Amino acid sequence: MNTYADTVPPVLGEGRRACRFCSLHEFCWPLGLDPELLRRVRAIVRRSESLPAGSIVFRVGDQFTAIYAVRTGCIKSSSVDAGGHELVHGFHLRGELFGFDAVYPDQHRCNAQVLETTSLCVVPFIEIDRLGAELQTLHARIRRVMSREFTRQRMCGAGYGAKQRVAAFLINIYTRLHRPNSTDYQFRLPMSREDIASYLSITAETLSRQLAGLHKMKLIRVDRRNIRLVDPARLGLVAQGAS
Amino acid sequence: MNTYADTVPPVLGEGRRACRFCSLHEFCWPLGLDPELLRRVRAIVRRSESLPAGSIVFRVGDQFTAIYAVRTGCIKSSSVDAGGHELVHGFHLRGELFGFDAVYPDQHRCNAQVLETTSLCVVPFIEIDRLGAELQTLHARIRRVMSREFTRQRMCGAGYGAKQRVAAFLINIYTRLHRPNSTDYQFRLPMSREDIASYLSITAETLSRQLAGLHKMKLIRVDRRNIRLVDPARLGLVAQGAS
DNA sequence: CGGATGCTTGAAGCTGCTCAAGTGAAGTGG
DNA sequence: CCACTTCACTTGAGCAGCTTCAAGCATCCG
Repeated sequence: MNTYADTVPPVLGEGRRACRFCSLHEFCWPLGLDPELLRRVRAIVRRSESLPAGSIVFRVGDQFTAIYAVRTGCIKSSSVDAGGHELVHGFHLRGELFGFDAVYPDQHRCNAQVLETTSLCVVPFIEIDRLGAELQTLHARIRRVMSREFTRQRMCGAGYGAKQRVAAFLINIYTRLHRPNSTDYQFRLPMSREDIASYLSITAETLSRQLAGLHKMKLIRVDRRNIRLVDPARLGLVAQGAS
Repeated sequence: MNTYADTVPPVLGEGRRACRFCSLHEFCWPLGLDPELLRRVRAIVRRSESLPAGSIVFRVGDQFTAIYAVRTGCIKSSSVDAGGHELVHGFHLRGELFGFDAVYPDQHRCNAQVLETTSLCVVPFIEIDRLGAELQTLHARIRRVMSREFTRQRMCGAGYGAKQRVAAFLINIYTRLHRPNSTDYQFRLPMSREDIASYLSITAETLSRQLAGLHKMKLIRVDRRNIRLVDPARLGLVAQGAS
């Protein structure tokens, strides 16, 4: 497996439909922006070919070169603790950004791995700094996304009790996976039970039991990685700590 | 209790010794920077009077106006969950920044409260945006601090087991409270047991027992809120999961 | 001094972890 | 096409650790 940043050529001019859901959408489509600037901005962002599951985007210690946006698929970011166990920091779904972890010490402090077949947009940070002042908008946008991630993090690991955390996780993933006004409560988890468990700081066994429990309560329907929220309202109550 | 942003006048020209430890130090003291720019930059940052314990800096829902740096003292950021229980998000010690949580939706999503008598620097975000291009450095600096906070968050709540988390917490606070080359392993916790417990997602009782346990293992010395790391090396091992 | 607050300690119960076996789907090779 | 393997997940039983509830102690402040 090669580190991604080395190998990917810029692939421009593909269909841009996926962009509608991207966190950088307002940036890439700054309606009514100076066309010349827009051209330069678009020239910066590279688009990856399709990355198969298991690919590594970057590893701990890799130098910071870019911020990434997920066009399709799912990325897992994780690190390995002193005992050799993997600690999952988070998952990045369609339209979300990742790679901030290296903004400060200029080196990545987690590994980013492809879970499902994934394609990315790559935003080289150095070139952005070079354009400098003209790209205030992008920087402001990135600040916002960082801020949002910031609060989101704390929400999942937080709640007391395994059931609460699992419920919160399912709702979290659902809202990030679906378009705003969808009434389709089915989705497929891109990640393994182990990964979810690590993320929630519980064991895979406990996770399995809690999923079964929520199933028996008729709040969700579980079939392997396919999930259906049967009663999202009550599931939300559980997520907020109602027994 | 008034919201802080309303009431505080700019207090300039105080002694700037505390600044040496500030996250924004490189920004406020950009050695060899254009004096004119430096003057304008300094004019932006306001310094608060002394805030007594219990003061509220901002509340959930308050509009985003500024980012804050702790000159002396300690700030707790927290929110209240659906069940009415306080959830502590983090603590901010001397030299650290807080208030990022509102960068995105333009409203604060947690409460910030003074734990010890505290004085702050206030960095009004709007004025910074106004100066715009000239302040790239500040924006870059703020990005970095956000990034660092980002990873730091995940570290404490992470480890398995209460003892591990408590040990990690003590080391964390110690390193943030002391100057780099200090050999003085004593410090005073600015926050209550309840707050620490909430932050670590354990109960205050468990925390108390774990502190007593670490004391009996002769790794630390506990006297009310005064802590002394007797064997920092072994404490570090515990923090990393060595039973 | 008396009350309040914040912290510690004790005993009982439950949640979640560990270890171990079992299931079922997908892929492999004959 | 069917045994065989593998991998991911589920399920069960016993145990440890954390929580809960309750009482006991210091320290601070009037």
